[in-house]
Amino acid sequence: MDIRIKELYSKANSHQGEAVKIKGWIRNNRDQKEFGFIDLNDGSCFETLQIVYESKVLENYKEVSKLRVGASIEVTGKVVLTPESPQPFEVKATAVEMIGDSLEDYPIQPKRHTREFLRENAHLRVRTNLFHAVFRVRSVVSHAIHKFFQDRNFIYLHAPIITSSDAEGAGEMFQVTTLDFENHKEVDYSKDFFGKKANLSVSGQLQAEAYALAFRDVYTFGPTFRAENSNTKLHASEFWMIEPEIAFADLKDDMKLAEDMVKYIIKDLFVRCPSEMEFFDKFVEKGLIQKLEKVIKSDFKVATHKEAIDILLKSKVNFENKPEHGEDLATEHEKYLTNHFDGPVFIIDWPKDIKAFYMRLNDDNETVAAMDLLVPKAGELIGGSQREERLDILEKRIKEINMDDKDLWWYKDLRKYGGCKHAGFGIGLERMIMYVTGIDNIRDVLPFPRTPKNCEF
RNA sequence: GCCUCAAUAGCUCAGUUGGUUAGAGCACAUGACUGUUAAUCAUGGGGUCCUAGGUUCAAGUCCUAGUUGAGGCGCCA
Repeated sequence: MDIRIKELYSKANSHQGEAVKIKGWIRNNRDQKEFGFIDLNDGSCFETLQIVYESKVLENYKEVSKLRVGASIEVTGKVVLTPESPQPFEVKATAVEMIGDSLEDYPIQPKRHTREFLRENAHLRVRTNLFHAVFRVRSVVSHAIHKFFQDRNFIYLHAPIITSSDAEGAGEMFQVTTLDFENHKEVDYSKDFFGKKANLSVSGQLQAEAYALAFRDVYTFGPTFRAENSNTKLHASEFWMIEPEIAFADLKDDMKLAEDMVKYIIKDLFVRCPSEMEFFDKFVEKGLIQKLEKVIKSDFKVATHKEAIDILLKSKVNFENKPEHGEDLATEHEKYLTNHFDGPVFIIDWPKDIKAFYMRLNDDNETVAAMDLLVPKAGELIGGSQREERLDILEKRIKEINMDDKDLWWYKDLRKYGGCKHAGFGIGLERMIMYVTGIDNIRDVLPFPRTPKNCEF
C-alpha cells in the first residue's frame, strides 16, 4: 500500500507488520557488510523514516548501499515497531528501487552548512531540516491567517498588484511598463500600456478601505513590492503582507484584532507544527516555545509614543540616536522597548509629522491614531492606524504635506458617501514567521528571496 | 544610500614577520565492519588561493580598483 511517512507517524501501531510502499528522498545512507540504514524523507512531515535493508533480502544490496544523499527512491517493506531505539518504528525493506540518482557533487550534505551557502542553493536548501521546517511553518501560518479572518466572516480581497497611484507613501516603487526604453530616448507615459505611469503595489490598504466600506470586515493577503535599496535582515524587495481593514471601528478595535490574530497564529502553530517548533526551540532560538507560550497568555502592553520616549530618556542608556519627543524611534530604541516590556508592545499616538496622511488626527492636533506593534527579533511586526474619515481634515493634511491628490479622487469619495470610522493594519508575513521561528534573516523565510542585487532562481 | 568586515578544495575552515611541493575535517571514490542514528576505521583523487592591476629577487599573505557576500545604520512590513 502506497503511504506517506506522516501517516505512519500518526498511527504507527495500527500499521505494525503491514506491507507498505514509500517514495522519498535519501537524507543519509549508512551501510555495513550485511545490512544498512537509509534515512528517508518524503516531504509529508518533518521526521525521517529509517529504512533497514539487508544483503540476504535485497538482490541489489550493493547498489542500494551506494545510493547517495539526495537520490529519490521507492521502498517496499514491512513496518516494525522499535520501542528501544531512538526512532519509534522503522521499515524493513523487501525492495529498494532508485527513481532518480543524485550525482557525486550534490551540495547538501548531512552536516551543518552556512545560511549564506544554502541561500545560493535555494532550490535545494528545502531538503534540509531547517528549511523544511521553515517552509512548512510558512504554509501553516498562511493558512492560519485565512482561517482566523474567514472564521470571523471577513471578506478576502484581492487588491490589485498593478497600481497607478503613487500616494501610499510606503516607499520606492517598481515601475511597470511596456515602453521600449532601449530604442527610445524620450519617455511619454501617455503612450505606455495603461496610458499613464504604473507601478507594482506597495500596499493594498487604500483599496481595502473601499471594500471595508461595503463589507465592513475585509483583509488582503498578497505579494507586495518595494524598490527601496534596503540592505538589512528585515527587508526584502518582494514580500507578503496581510492588511485587514474594519469599518465602524477605532484604534482600540484595531489593536484588539491584531493581538487576537497574533495569538491565534501561535496557538495554531503549536497544534499543527509541534516537531518543527521543537526543532526551532532546540537549534535556532533557545527558549522560543516558552517565549511564545507567554505571549499567548499575557496581554500585549500599550504605550503612547510620548510615554515610550520618556522611558527611553529615563533609561540613562547612551543611545547613538538621542530619543526625542516628536521624533521617530530608531532600531536601538525599539530593541530597548521590547526588552523593557518583555514582550510585544503597541506604541500608539504618534506625532503626525512622521506618519502617513491617511492616519486619523487626534484631538490634540499633534498626534495621529496610529499603532506599531514591536516585537523582539522581527522589529516592527505590525503597523496600523485608525483612518481619517473627515474629508475636510484629510484634505488639509494632504495640502500640509504638499501631496498631489489627483489620483486620490476615489479615496476621497469614500468620505463623501457613507464614510465612517474605520481602521486597519498591515502585518508582514515574513516578519511573523521570523518571530515564531526565531530565524533572524528575512532571506531565510522567503522561498526564493528578492533583495537588491539578487534575483537568482 | 552610508559605514565596517570577509572571499583559499564541492562544504566548513587553518595557512606564522612575504620564502621551497598550499593543509585538515566533512563530502566523493575504493575497501573493512552483525543495529547504525550527521556511524566508525583505512586508502585515494580533488586547488584559476574572487577578478584586474601594482610593489618585490619572491605574493594565498602587502598596496590600489572592481565584483560578490555578510553585519550595522537609514527607510519600512
